[in-house]
Amino acid sequence: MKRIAESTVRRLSLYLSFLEGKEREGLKTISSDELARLGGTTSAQVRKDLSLFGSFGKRGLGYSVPELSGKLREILGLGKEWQVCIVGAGKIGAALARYRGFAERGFNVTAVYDSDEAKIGKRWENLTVRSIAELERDAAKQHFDIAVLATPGESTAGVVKQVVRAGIKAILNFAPVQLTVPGDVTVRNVNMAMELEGLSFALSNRGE
Amino acid sequence: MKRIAESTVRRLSLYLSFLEGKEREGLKTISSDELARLGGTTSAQVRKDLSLFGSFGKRGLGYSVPELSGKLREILGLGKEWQVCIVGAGKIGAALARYRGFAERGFNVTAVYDSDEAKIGKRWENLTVRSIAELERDAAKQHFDIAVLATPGESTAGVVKQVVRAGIKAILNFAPVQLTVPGDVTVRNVNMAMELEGLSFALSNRGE
DNA sequence: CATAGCTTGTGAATTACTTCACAAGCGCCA
DNA sequence: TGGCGCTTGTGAAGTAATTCACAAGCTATG
Repeated sequence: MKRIAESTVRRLSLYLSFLEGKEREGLKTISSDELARLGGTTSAQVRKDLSLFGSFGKRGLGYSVPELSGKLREILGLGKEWQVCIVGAGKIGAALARYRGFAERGFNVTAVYDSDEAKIGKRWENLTVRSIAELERDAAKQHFDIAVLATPGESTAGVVKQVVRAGIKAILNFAPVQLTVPGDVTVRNVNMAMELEGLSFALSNRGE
Repeated sequence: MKRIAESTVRRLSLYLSFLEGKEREGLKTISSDELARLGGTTSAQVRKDLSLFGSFGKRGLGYSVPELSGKLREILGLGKEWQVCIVGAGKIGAALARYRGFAERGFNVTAVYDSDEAKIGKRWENLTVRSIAELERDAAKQHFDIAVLATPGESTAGVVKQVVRAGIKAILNFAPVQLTVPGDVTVRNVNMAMELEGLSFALSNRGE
């Protein structure tokens, strides 16, 4: 299969969320035009995105809502359950552990790690905090697909090394630093400072 | 000034964070190559990004760390203080209100709104929850630059209307829906479900 | 069953973004 | 001062993403 751009994947995600809404409303079919309107893009873009994976629509009619949402779930790999560990038992980590959205989408948070001796062994959001030093050993018996990094900037580089050594191939990074990882590890960054600065830039440069 | 791509602004943000690190280490100059290495991009990209705003480097030497970080702060509009309101006094809103990163960067959270009668008037994270119905009136006396939306999906569309009517031109959206806003309003989305699905896609399609 | 009205799927055209490649400039040293 | 090594700034080239535009196909209707 040819390389799919990250922007395409983001849009697929978006289309899926609209489709799920429409599915709940009981809508049977939807056109690329309507999907585009909901997603703030163009109908050609929608059709191009979908055409990368097959042809799911009917000419003259549009797309079957349940069929297309099923296909998208399949494309996005949402059929299976993913095993997730959170690294960093601080505030952000805690907020994430409480976040219901993980489980709803089949992402099971099954362990928390931290490097702070004072926290290790403590009960925390239904889990027991483990030492990051044990991650590699643990991962041999208990598989992790995704590591969610909620560590302070300074300690993140070291943590990433351990996550990679544990064989984890996907990282959701909340630390405000850029990660260096081998090519077969996928990283997504969530960086609030960056988003705020983007807004600040937009406000400062309007109409120029 | 010509239109600046969002990807460029994100990188500027990233460069700034590296520069601040280097500044703390006391480094005096840095090359585009080093900046590129830190940011996972190329030196040509770094130079091109910066050249959109002026020429800040010295040939043969590189960039002065304090000078460039100052310029970037200026470009990104981080010189001033921005007034921020949070809309949605739920879990995510609370986590955001507690987040120290806002204030550190000059983003002052000065009000919280919600539509839930039960919450209105309650003391909450050093602020008093106000009714969303009052946002427009409040905004006339107390200026807000940025609205942070942490509302449930269903009620978000209505809230956006009120935010726009209140004259707010920048929105940081945590609700898992796409916002419809006039062209002069800038929106940045933070959508965890989308990030997780991106990782799920990557894990499902490795090596194809 | 023929026609009218829609909507898809997709090459081609366009636009946007990134990388190349090199002249020009700076600092250091003999 | 002149030459060398290094690094910027930037047109030109190349690559990637988006939009255009239209033939092809489906449904409904009389």
